Amino acid sequence: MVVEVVASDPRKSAAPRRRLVGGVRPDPGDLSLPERSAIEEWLTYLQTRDSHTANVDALMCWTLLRTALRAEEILRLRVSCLQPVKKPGPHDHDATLLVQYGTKGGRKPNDPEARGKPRRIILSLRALERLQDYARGRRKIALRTFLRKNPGAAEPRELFLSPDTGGPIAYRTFWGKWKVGPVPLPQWSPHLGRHTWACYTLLDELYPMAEAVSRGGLELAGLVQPHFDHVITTLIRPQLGHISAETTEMYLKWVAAQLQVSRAHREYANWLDRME
DNA sequence: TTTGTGGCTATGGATACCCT
DNA sequence: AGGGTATCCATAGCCACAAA
Repeated sequence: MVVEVVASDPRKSAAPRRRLVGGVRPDPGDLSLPERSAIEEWLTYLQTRDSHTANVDALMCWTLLRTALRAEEILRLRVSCLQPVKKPGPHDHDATLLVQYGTKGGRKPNDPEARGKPRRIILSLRALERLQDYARGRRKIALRTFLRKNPGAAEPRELFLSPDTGGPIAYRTFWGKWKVGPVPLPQWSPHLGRHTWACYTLLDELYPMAEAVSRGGLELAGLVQPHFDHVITTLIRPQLGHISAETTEMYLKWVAAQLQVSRAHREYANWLDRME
């Protein structure tokens, strides 16, 4: 039987209501995140798009997914932030960067620099090099455009500059760029990008342990939970700046569901293997 | 010249989130 | 708990540029 559920989203009462056929509206407390393949497809589209801004657009979106910075923090990121604070991160191929512009907390109202609570984030050296390449290459070209259009003005310090104006990019504009092409989810937003980083990072950290537990036929939750908490406090929370208990709960639900799915899948495969 | 398109700004309201 | 800030969504309109 096909049940037609017309779910109204309270956030947009006047907008056309979404129709979910044969499904149930997901619990708002549940995260729905895109498959890795959907993200790849979208990023590839952004990179290969025929537009003179495609390069920077794609790099900004990629950087957000790679660093879990907030949209505002991406836009305010400065060239001067690309100097690693100290070499060794958790792995020695990681760099530590200090972000402090556009960050939440400790802001002075109407501060044009939007300087907030500073924090250190971890980034692979490979990713850092990619940003430095941009700073040395296309950004220089954008900077020339800026100086031509604004003679005598102070140079923008932001890392990402618009190839058109040569100046920093507005939040609204970035939002528009994010929603371009085959978005991985209809509700795809920069903030969901942050959640995506957090959950996939958790999943990658927990998967090996979940496998071992599963092989030993032990109870999953009891053993994985402490490791989950550990990864949250040492890796996820510092990188994101702050996450509430509610959000942590949301991540736990998503990760647990993913681990269950992969285990079920594995068991199904084993079962078929034994059938011959 | 008109028309279309992409990039961008300004505005505003609702909501989520963070800090004290 | 309340105030401030950021996010999300929508709309109107400007500008530069290029195709018709």
